[in-house]
This record gives sequence, C-alpha cells and structure tokens, in this order.
Amino acid sequence: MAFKSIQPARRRLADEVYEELIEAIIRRDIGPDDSLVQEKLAAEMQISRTPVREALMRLENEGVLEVSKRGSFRLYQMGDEEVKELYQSRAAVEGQCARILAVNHTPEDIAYLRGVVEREENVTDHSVRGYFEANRNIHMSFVERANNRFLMDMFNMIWGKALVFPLFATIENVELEKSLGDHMQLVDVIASGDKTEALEVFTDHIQDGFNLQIAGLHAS
Amino acid sequence: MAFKSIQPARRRLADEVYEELIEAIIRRDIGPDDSLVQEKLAAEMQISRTPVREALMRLENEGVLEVSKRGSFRLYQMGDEEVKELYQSRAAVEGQCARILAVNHTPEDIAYLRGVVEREENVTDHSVRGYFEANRNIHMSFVERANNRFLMDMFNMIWGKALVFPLFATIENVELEKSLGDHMQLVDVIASGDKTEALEVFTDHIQDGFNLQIAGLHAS
DNA sequence: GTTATGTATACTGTATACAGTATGCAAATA
DNA sequence: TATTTGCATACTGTATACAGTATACATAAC
Repeated sequence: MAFKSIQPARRRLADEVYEELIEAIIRRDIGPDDSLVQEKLAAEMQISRTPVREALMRLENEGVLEVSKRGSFRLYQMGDEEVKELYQSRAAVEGQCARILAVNHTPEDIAYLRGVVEREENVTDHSVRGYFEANRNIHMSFVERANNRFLMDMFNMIWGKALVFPLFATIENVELEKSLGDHMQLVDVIASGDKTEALEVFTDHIQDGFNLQIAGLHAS
Repeated sequence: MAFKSIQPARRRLADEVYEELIEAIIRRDIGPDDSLVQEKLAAEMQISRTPVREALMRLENEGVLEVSKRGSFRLYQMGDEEVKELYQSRAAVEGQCARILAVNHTPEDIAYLRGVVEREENVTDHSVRGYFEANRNIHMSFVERANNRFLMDMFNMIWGKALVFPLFATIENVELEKSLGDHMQLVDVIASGDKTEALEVFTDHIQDGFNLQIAGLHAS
C-alpha cells in the first residue's frame, strides 16, 4: 500500500499561512511599505497568533522578510550588490547541476529536458508571472534531473527570494520573450558531455539574465 | 555612536535552545536513538515549550532533525547517496567561490588566506573536533573572501548538516592530518588567476575529502 | 496464527493571557 | 533651539491550557 506516502507530512496551519503570505507577495498585495503584524494577520485570517508567528519567522529565516523598527516584519529590500550576489549563487547551483548532467545523463534526460524547454518556451500566458513561471520551470527541470536534494533546496531558496524583489521578473515582456528563447542551447551543451563547457554556457546564460535584470531595474 | 551595532539583534530564548541542542549533538550527548520531546526538553531547561518548539522546528527545517513516528524529533540519518549529494553541493558553493576569487582578488586576500591556512594547519588541538574546526575555518575563509552572503549561507547550511552524521569528522586522526596538509595549493590556484583551473582544483580537493569520508564510514 | 477492533498513551498544534521592551512623541529643561 | 525625560503605544516573547491525532498494545474475532 502506497497511499500513506501521498500524504507526506502533517499539514499545519502555519504552512497555510506561509503559502498565503507568499501568494500575497507575488500578487503585490503586500508591498515594501506594509508592515506585517502578527496580531493583525491573525485577526484577518481568524486564527491565533502562534501559526502566524511561525510562518513569519520562517520567511524571515529565508531572507524574504526582515524585522522592521517596531519589531514587526516587512519585505526585505535588496540592493544592486545583493542582486549580483544572488545571481552568482544561482550560477554556483545551476552550474554544478550542468556539470553533473554533462558527465552523467541518459538519453531519457535529454529527451525530457528538450520536451520541457519546448513546452515552456511556447507558453501562452504572456504575463510577467507567466514568463517567470516558465523560466523557473525550465531551470528547475535541470536541477531536478541532476538529482541532488541539496542543490534543489538551494535552488528553491534562491528563487524564493526572487519573488520578493520582484526579481527575475521585472523586465519588460519583450525582453522576457527574447531571454526565454535561449534555453535549448543549455540542453545541447549538456548532451555534448563537456562539463567545463557546460558550466561556462550556464554561467553565461545566467549572467545574461543578470544584465537584463539590472537594465530592467534601472529603467523603472 | 556605534554602540548599538554591537548588540545586533534581539536575543531570543529559542536561539539559546537552538545552540544548546547543536552543542549537545556535537558532544554526542544526543544520539541517533534519542527522541527529542518538546515537553521533556522544556522541563530540563526550565522553560516553556514554545521556544523549544521553535528551535526544534528550525533544526528540522535545516535538515538536522526529522520527525519520528510518534511525532517527536530525532537526528536525521544520512545514507551514502545523500553524503555524495552533500559533497556535490559543497563543490558547487566552494567551487564558485574559487572562481570568483580567481578572477577578483587583491594581494591582501592572498596574504590573508595564506595566513589562515598556515595557522589552522598547525592547530595544536588533535581531537576529531579540533580537526573538524580547523578544516572548516580554512574552507570558510575562502567563502568569506568571496564576499557573497548567499554562498555563505549555503556554506553554513551544508556544514551544519555535517555536524549530524558525524560528517567530515569520522575519519581517523592520521588521515585527517594528511588531508589537512593540503590546503595551500588552494590558495596558489586562486593566486594564479585561472578560474577554470581553480574550480577543478577545489572540486578535486573536495572529492578527496569525500573519498576519505566514505572510507572512514565503511571502516567503522 | 492472523487480522480486525478498541483503548490508553504520547505527543503535537493552536489559542490565549500576560509580561516585557523598543519606539516615537510630547513636555520639560537648559 | 537643542537636549533630556517621561509616558503612551505597538509590538513581540514566553508560559500555559486545551484539544486533537497518530501510534502501540492488548483483546477479540475469524
């Protein structure tokens, strides 16, 4: 019987709150000037402070929130320098995945990745959110196939922070479209089996994303 | 006035508990068969369950603890496959730091790193714990100089998990001594300025550590 | 002997009350 | 005007009580 593994862990109220907060941040319901107060959130959600508190602290731990003057929480604001560092860490994680995959991939991996890129690059949702998701899905699929749970954790941490800024997603649609059409080369270089080249191609791709990002930020 | 920055953040009881638990794990006071129960720990420490609960959940989030059958917490047990993945993620983080430093370092960086390696490789504390700390200090100093807070976070996450197994530290002392005498080459390759070579040398160094680790585990 | 069923136990999750602390503002002093 | 002092306010951190849920074990049924 494998039913139990479908329900992996106990669902706590704090998880609910955590996800609702992230959703609210993505929807821009929560802005940089809002202060998140345990009591108010608890009242709004009709629950007690305890799970709210837990969710807020988790988000703080992940670097999404920070404590503001009065002790309450607010969105963490990233500066240009930090954005650079975040992209560097992306390159570390995804570059290593590329190296792993270059050395160690099956034909099925390549076919799967080609499928993902093809599907996601032709996404019909042309919103900023849509592009963000498509881009993330593509990059995530490489990490998935590298089959390393720690690299996957790190990937999620990084992209989680990206929600906040709003990073990886501020650029105008036209540029997003351009940057989204460039992923098949990533599969190709993995298929070539050259791990050093794979790392360079991935690093350059992510660097391009960074440049677009910075340009987009300074345009607005 | 710069007094305020000395006291960086509010100190919570949960932080205390968190650190005490980690200390206890390192001292092997908490073994793989112990089950950590909120109420019992709270009673022992003469505090309420709330901060204990918070600390336990943080450790679970970091992958140090896992929930056991009855709902309580216990040490997370890593398998060989996971150890391999952990080392791969180490290579991702520290390898990227090496690339950053190779391209972008000052003479002061090199001098500083040489100093650290020299000092730590001649550590007088010959206990397993002593070697572990020396090794970590050396590796941490590279990450510090790479000056990227996200890579630093990841480094701490990885080495935090290492406490548990007891990873990076199970090997017999004689082997530790051998592996500890090999760090100056890491500084040299950074000083050379070749980022591709730097990555390879760091990756190989970490791979060596992995091989020692696995050998040590299977010997015991 | 194996499978089902009930019950005790061992824990957690959530709500809530209370105490404490940092901030901001307003009044008082120099 | 500039600085100190005091007080109200806005929050959190911690303790505790209560309810709920999954496990384990014993007993019953087949």
